Amino acid sequence: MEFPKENFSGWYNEVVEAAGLVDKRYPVKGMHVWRPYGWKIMGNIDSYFRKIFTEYGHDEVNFPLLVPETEFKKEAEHIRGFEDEVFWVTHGGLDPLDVKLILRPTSETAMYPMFSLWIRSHADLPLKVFQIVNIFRYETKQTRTFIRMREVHFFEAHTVHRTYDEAEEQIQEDIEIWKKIAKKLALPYRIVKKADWDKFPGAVYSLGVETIMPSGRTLQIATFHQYGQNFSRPYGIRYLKEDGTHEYAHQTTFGMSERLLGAIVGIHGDDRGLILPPEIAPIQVVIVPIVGSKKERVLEESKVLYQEIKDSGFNVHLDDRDNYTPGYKFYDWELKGVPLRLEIGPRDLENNQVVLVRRDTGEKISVKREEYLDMISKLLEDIQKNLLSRAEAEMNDKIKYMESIEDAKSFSGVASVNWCGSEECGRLIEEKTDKKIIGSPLDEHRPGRCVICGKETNILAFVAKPY
RNA sequence: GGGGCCGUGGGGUAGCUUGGUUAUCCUACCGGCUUUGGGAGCCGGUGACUCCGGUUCAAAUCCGGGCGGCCCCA
Repeated sequence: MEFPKENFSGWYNEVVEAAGLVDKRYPVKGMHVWRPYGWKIMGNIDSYFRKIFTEYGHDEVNFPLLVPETEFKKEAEHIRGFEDEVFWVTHGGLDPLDVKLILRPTSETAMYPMFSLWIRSHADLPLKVFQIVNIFRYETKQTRTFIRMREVHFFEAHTVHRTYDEAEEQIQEDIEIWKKIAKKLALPYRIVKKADWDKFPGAVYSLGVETIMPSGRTLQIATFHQYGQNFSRPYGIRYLKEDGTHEYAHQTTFGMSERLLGAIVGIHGDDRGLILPPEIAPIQVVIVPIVGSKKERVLEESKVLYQEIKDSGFNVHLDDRDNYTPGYKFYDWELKGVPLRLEIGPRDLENNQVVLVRRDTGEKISVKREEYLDMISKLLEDIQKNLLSRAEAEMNDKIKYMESIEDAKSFSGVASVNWCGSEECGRLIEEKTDKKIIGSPLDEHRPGRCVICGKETNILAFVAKPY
């Protein structure tokens, strides 16, 4: 690594390529190539999504990438929110299309015409589906790997309910699901309610899951939206109630993206490269044989270890490349963020032991052969917990309650200030701090006076520079 | 939204002002021998001027545009 992590931009740009996650040289702005290692990590995250959402009663679906202009333009606010950032398909071959098509920037307008066909009666509800697809947005600002892309690897769950309250319950369930995901990815976060002018286009309200990158800028890594009947009306998603009358359904969505990987990279990595949470690491344990004078014996033993670790259910890799020295391999796997390294050499053979090295702390542990499998299991759990707890501590340090607009402006992290909740004061907060209100924390309140108008309030606003 | 810097082997640089067979280093890659407990050594080799247009006898170099990357400000 050429850049230290203090130079976060340089470090981040370097590590995503050096660790083998992506190749940014693809010649279209905001689009990169996922390389095998990066795609495996993303795949592990996706696999967990499939597992947990299925457990919560969602079914996986897959909708087309293209949406006709006529469907796209049914919900007024939604159009206004997205029309300046969609890619258009205007031609088939050389012929102009009668009905132009968009590349989905999100899938409401692709799904909801179909939902209106699928849903007839209350017995069809709730409908809970999700898909993992790529979406496209014509970003004009500078793009950044995983964080702001024109093609985005995207997860979206869509639900349809009979009543607003049932939709509200769904959002509570979404939060419950998110908490498990956050633990799996070892990501610290705060859930905020987005300001009214900042909600998803077409939503009644939006909740954002925010984390903080080492630069002090916030990153929105998941969203929950309450749509109420805002989409069901224009798309005609109605159901027949028990009493024989029709009613428009209430809907929600839960969205996440490759930004999660960006957060993992940024939050856990260090000067040596990535550090992956064991729960999603494609390789949890890498065996580096140090062959020395006993090449045959060491390699033979390495293979035995490999099989034992694999049989214990861990993702293990044996690095038996003989054109690289052990030192080279150490650096290489550290760069790739493998949580645990197992070294075995002549000395270990003699002492009937192996050496385990933690990626998160660098600690080296010699352990007897009889105990090493248990130790691997324990260390991986420790690393998972340690990554989360130290990231949480860092995040807490970056959020500070402030009583004045000036303090909020000069603070490099997230300033938490009292806000009366009015749009007028909110806009002024943003103007005077040169930052954004990323939202009001759901579970945090504090009595005080609005930093603009002085009105008493217990509402807080998180003020920060978002990505 | 505004401003700036930049694009040369896989990676990093020099060459550009003043047009004339490009070059260099670490690194990467290929072959060979020796190596292996924190980025191995030696020898030999492969490999590039972002694209389009213009000016010119001649363009990496000058001019225009596109595409792409990065930084700063709002």
